[in-house]
Amino acid sequence: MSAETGRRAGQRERTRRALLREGRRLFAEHGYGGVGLSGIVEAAEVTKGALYHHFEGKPDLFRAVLEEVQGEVADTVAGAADAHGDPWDRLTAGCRAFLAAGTAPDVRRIMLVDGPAVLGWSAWRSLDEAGSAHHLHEALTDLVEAGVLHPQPVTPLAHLLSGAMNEAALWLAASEDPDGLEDVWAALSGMLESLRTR
Amino acid sequence: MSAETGRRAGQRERTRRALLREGRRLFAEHGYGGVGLSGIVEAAEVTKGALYHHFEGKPDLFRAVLEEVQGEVADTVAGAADAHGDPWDRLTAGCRAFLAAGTAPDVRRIMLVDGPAVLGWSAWRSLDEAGSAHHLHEALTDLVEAGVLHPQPVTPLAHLLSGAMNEAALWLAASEDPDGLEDVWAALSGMLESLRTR
DNA sequence: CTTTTCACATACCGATGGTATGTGGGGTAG
DNA sequence: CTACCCCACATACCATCGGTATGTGAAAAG
Repeated sequence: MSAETGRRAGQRERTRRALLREGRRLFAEHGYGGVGLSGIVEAAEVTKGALYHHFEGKPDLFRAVLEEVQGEVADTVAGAADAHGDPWDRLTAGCRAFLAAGTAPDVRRIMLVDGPAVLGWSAWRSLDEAGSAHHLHEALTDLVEAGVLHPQPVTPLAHLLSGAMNEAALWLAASEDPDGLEDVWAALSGMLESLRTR
Repeated sequence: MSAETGRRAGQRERTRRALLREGRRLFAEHGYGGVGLSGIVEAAEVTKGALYHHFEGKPDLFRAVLEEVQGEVADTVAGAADAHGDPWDRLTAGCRAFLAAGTAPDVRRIMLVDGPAVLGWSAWRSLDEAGSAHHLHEALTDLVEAGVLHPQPVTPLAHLLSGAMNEAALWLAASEDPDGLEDVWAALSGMLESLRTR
C-alpha cells in the first residue's frame, strides 16, 4: 500500500468526477425525471456498473450533485460576506450574492426546484442548513446580538428570508425584465432595513 | 342527446372523481415519483385504460390534482380575507389562512414540493398566479393604492412574500414546535407591518 | 331493431432503475 | 519474478414503469 496516489485511485477519482460533471449537466438541462442513467453513463463514457460502484443509485448521485452545487453557492455567499467587516454589510452582500447565484440555471433547477422533490423536503432542508442558509442564520444572529436588529427569534426570520430569496431567484431567472434584479433588491433591502432598530 | 345527466355521464364523472381522489391521496403520501399508475388505478378500482381516457398521462393527472388542491387553498384564503372589510385586515387574515392551509400534508407535498418539479417552475407559477398568489397580489395592490403601503412595485414584493410564506408553511409542517406558528406569524406580521406608511 | 358512440378493459411495448455476476489489470506478499 | 488478490469497473439480465393500440359491451341515437 503506497502513501501516494496510485493509478487505481487516480482513475477512480476521474470516473467519479466525470459522473458528477455529466450528471450535473444533464440534471440541470432536463431535470431529474427527464434524465436516464443511460444518458449519464454514456456522457461520462462509462457504464452503469461504474455508476453503481460509486453511488447507491440515481437519488444518491443527485444528492452528491446537489451537495456540490450547494457548496459552491455557500462559498460564493460566504466570499461576498467576508469582503465586508460590518455585520450589516455582510448580510446585504451575502443576500445579493445569493440572488445572483440562484439565477444560474443549474442552481435553479437542481437546488431550488428538483432538490426538495427528489430528496424530500426535510432532507433538502438539512443540506441547506449546512450551506447558505447557515450563513444567513449566522449573520442574523450576529445582528441581533449586536443590537442592529430588534431582539427576536432568529430561526423563523431566517426561514422567511430564505424562502423569499429562493422564490425571488427563481422568478428572476424566469423573468426577462432587465430591471428585475433591482426591483427585487429594492423590495428585499427595504424589508431588511425595516427590521433594524431605529 | 338529453339535457339531463344520463347514466353514461354520471359514471364518467364518478370514475374521474375516483382517479382524482386516489391520485391525490397517493401523491400526497408517497410523492409523485413514489407512486405508479398501477397503484392509482387499483385504488380507484379501474384500469389504466380509464386513466388514459380521462387524462393525457401521469403528469396531466398530477396537474389536475394540483389544480384541485390550489383551488381549495385559494378558496380558503379568499374566504378568510372576505370576512374582513378593511384592506389591511384582509391581507393579514389571508396570510394567516395560507400558513394554516399550507401545513396540511397534501397541500405541502403536492402543491409546494412536487408541483414545481413535476410541471416545471414556470407552469407551476402560472397555476399559482391563478390561485392564492393572485389574492396576495390583489391585496397588496389595494393597499398601495389606498396609501397604506409605501408606493412600490407590487410584483416583486408579492413574490418575496409568497416565497416566504411557502417556506414558512413547509417549515411549520415539519417542525414539532407548538409555538412555531406564533413565532412565524410574529416575524411575518412584523415584516408586513414595517412596510406600512407611517 | 340496427347502428353508432362512448367509456372503459385487455394486451402489449420499449425504456427505465436496479442487481447479480464476470473480468482484467494494477497492487501485494513470498 | 511470480502467484495470488482485490478493486474498479463491464456485461448480462430482470421487474416494473409509463405509454399505446386494440378490443368490447352497454347505452344512446335513428
